[in-house]
Amino acid sequence: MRSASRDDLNARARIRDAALTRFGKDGFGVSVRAIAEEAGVSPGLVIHHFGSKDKLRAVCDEHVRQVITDTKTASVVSHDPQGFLHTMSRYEEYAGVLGYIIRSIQSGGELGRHLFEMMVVDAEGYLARGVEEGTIRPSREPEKRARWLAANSIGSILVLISTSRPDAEIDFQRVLRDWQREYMLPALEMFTEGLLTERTMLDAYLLYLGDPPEESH
Amino acid sequence: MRSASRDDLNARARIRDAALTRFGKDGFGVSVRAIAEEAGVSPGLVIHHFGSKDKLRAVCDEHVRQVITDTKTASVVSHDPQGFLHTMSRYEEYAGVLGYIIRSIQSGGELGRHLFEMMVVDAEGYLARGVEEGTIRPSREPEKRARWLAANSIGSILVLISTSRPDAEIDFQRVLRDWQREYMLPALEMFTEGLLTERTMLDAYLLYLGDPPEESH
DNA sequence: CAATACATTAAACGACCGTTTAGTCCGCTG
DNA sequence: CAGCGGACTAAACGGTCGTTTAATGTATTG
Repeated sequence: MRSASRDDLNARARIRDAALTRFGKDGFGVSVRAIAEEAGVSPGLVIHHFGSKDKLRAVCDEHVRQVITDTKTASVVSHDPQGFLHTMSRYEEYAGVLGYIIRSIQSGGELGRHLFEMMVVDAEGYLARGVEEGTIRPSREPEKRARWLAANSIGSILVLISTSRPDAEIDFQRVLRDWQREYMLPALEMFTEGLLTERTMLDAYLLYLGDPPEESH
Repeated sequence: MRSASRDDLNARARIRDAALTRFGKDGFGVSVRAIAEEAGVSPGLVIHHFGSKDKLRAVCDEHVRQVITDTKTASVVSHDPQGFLHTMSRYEEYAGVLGYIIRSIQSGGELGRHLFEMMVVDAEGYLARGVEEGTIRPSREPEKRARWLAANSIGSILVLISTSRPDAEIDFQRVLRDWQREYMLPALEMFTEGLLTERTMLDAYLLYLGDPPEESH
């Protein structure tokens, strides 16, 4: 029976981890053969253990979900406005998971959508707390603001990856460090000082929405 | 000699346009056979006219470059802070080009980098003009701010596409309309009113950079 | 020890890919 | 009209892909 669970897990888990890192580094188009090679096994064994490439990806998705809920890194917009994945990026051990997450969002899978929604509700909670405490300005549409901030954070990272040197080995930790070095200042500037000196555009848009600005004149 | 230029262009151009739309809709992994079918020709003819799939893509890249410089839609962050491609999205005829551009940025090709850099310098110019006119607040790092704004604009669109319903026929005009409907208000709010009520974070970061805030106390 | 179960592999299968080949058709030239 | 060149196609080639098959080794079980 399921005695030598060490061997069992070692085989399956090694393939799963190999899939995780290669999916993360090369995208989901990577071949089963490449994953097998990374794990040091034959391509056939990959299918034997997981049934198909799609099911292997599903197992990876579930594994990442689990890691995230376990480590509570769901608190992902975290307690500074510097981005979203930086919390996780501090821990070397999650480097592989990090790449997989970004690929998932980039490729528009089920997991990607799920993670994005998690980040949105997380950001929403964090922003609401800040508004209560008086450190963050209230918004007319708090949920949309949270969604916009999350989309901007992740999106700017995606662009940074896409526009960085060819493809050759993307180091996600380095990407996040670059993001911080490049964008931290303008982001903080924008968040504390704003961009526009006049409120004519906002007021005009609010009027357009049928929500006239400050009727109290 | 090169007499019947109408036939020549019709054949080649039909394949090029078919490639443009299919590359845009399905990504650059789409098969030569699918492109040939869309153009109503045989797969062999595609290679006959363009030499290889990669060269076909290069021709598409060049074509898009040309369209952009022709229509001056390089002015792409345009004269409101609502995004970047909205200018172009108004013209039905550029729908195909629009999808191709977004795919290019998403996939990190040469053209994508080039377009992003164009948007950055464009945004920089627009922001500088605004600062001169007094409508836009000055920045300590104008180039980085422009880059950050451009990355956020494009990036949030990429995320919107990735997290929208499965894949089934992405309508980029619709995506841009959705972007505006969803994010216009929080973006304008942020741009005119900021996010934070205190400047402690910014000041702390400036201090960290060795650029102490407001020495004039 | 014989039997069973399963991890594991090498090899092959069939599908699809980009591309090549060999040929047909057709309009132009001389 | 003969001949030539290029647009165009059907078919095939070689490669890679995900997956299947058949076989081997090995450890556990009765």
